Amino acid sequence: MSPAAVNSWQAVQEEVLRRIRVRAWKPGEMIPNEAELAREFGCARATVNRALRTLAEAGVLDRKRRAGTRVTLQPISKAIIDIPVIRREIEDRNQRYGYAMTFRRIEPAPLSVRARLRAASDMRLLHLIAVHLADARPYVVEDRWINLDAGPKAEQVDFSRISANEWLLANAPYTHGDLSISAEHLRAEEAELLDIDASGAALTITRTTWNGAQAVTTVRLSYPPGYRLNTAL
Amino acid sequence: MSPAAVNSWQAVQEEVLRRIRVRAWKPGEMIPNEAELAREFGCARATVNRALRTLAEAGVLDRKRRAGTRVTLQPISKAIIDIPVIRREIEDRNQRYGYAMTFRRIEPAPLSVRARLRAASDMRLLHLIAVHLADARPYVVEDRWINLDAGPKAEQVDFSRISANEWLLANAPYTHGDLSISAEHLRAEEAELLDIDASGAALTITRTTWNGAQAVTTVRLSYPPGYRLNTAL
DNA sequence: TTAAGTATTATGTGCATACATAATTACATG
DNA sequence: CATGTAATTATGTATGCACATAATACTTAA
Repeated sequence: MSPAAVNSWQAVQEEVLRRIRVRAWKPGEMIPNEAELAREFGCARATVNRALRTLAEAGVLDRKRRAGTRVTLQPISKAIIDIPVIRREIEDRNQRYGYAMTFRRIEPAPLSVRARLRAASDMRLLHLIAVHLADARPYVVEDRWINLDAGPKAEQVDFSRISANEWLLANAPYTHGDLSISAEHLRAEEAELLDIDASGAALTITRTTWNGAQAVTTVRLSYPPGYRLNTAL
Repeated sequence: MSPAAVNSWQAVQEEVLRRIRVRAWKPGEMIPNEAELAREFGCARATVNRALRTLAEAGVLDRKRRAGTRVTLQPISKAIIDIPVIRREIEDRNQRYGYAMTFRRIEPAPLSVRARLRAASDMRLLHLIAVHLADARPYVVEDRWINLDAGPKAEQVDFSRISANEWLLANAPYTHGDLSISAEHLRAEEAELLDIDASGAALTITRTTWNGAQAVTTVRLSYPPGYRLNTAL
C-alpha cells in the first residue's frame, strides 16, 4: 500500500500514537526528527511539529532541542480533572441547584487556615459556611474564608442569596492558586449539614487563590461518601 | 507610551491575561478578533492564534468559528493531576522505594471488579495485592486485576520481583482508560498492610485501562489518611 | 411569513521559509 | 588530559499566505 499523505496534525498524531502502541517505536527510543517525518508523511514540518508538541504536552513524548524526540519511558498520566462551578456541576446532572448559607462571621482564623493563606494574624477574614443542594438534597459543604483586605466589597455582599463561589468568580480576579485533594473524616457539623452519618470518609477539595502576593480566598469542599471525581485517560 | 511590539505568543498570552485580570475585557465579553489583535500587537495572526488557542485550552477563553472569542464566564478550573508511576513518585520525594507482593492468585473476580472491566464471567483474571514502600514504610496498597486474555505473558511474570505497575507499563500497551478518585474506608486487610488504624479515611484512586475494546487491567490504589494530591491552578 | 439558499466572516489549519535557541559534538588549546 | 570554544543540529517559533470550516447574517423564493 502506498503511503497516503498524512497531512493534518491530528492524522500525524494518530499515526505516531499507533506506532508507539504497536511498539514500532518503543518506550525510551528516539523517533525520527521532524524533517524526516514531514518527508515521510508528505506534509510540512510545522504540521509534524504541532502533532509532536501536543503529544509532548500530553506526556507521551519527551522532546529536547538538538537532542531530539523520544517516547516517554514512564508516561506520567495526566489526569485532567475539571473542577466546575458547583452550580454547573449540579445543573449538568440535570438536578435543581440550591444553596444555603449557614454561617457568616468576620473572625480570626485558626492556624491551619492562616497557614493556607499565609496570613498575618491581623488580616481581616470573613468566614462562611454553606451547603450546596442538588434537588434539595445536600451535595457538598463549603467552608470558606475570604480575605477582606483583598476585596473589601465582599463584606457588603449578601452571601445568603448568592454563593461566594459565584460572586468571587465574577468579582475577585486571581492570578494563580493551588488545589489539593484528600480523604478526610467529616467533622460533626459537616456531617450534620450533609445529613449523613458522621463516620463517613469524605472527599475533600481545598482550594486557595491568590492575586499576586495577596491571598483572595480559601475554600474547603467536603463531599459525602460515595462521591467520585472521574476523568478519562 | 508607545505600544511595544508584542511578538511572541507567550507575550500575547500574558497581555491578554492581564487585560482579563484588570477587567478591560470582562467575563462573558467578546474580545477583538485575531486580525485586529495581530495589527495592534504588531505580530502575525498565527501568533495571536496560538496564544488564544492555548488560553482556550486552559479554559480562560471560549472560541467559536465565525462567532469570535469571548472571556469565559465561569472558568472551569482544570486541575491537572499528574499520576506518576509510584516508584517515581516515591523517588521524587527522595525516599527509598520498596515493593512487596502479598497476594497472587488466578481467581474469579467479584462483581464490582467485573463491572469495571466489563468482563464476561469466564475471563481469566490474575489478582494481585501489593504494598509500595517509601523508606521501608507502607506508602500505598495496590489491589490489581490483570486480564490474562489480553496479555497471557503476565501469567509467567514474577510479580514479587517487579511491580505490576512497571511491568504493564513496559509490556501492555493501552489505548485509553479511566480514572476515578474517591474517599473510602480502608478495608481491614488494607489497613493492616498500611500498618495503621482501620478507622482511617483513605484516598482511593481506581484506574482501568483498555486496549481497544479489551480490558487490560484495573487497579485500586489506597493511600493512607493524610495523603494529598496537589496541583497548581 | 417562513423556509431555503447564499454571502460573509472569524477561527482553524496547512505550507514554505526564516531565524532563534538549546544541547551536543568536535575541535583546539593550555 | 582537561577545558574552553566553535560548529552542528533538532526543536521552537515567527511570518505571510492560502484555503477550509462553522456559524451567522442576509437574500430570495414559495
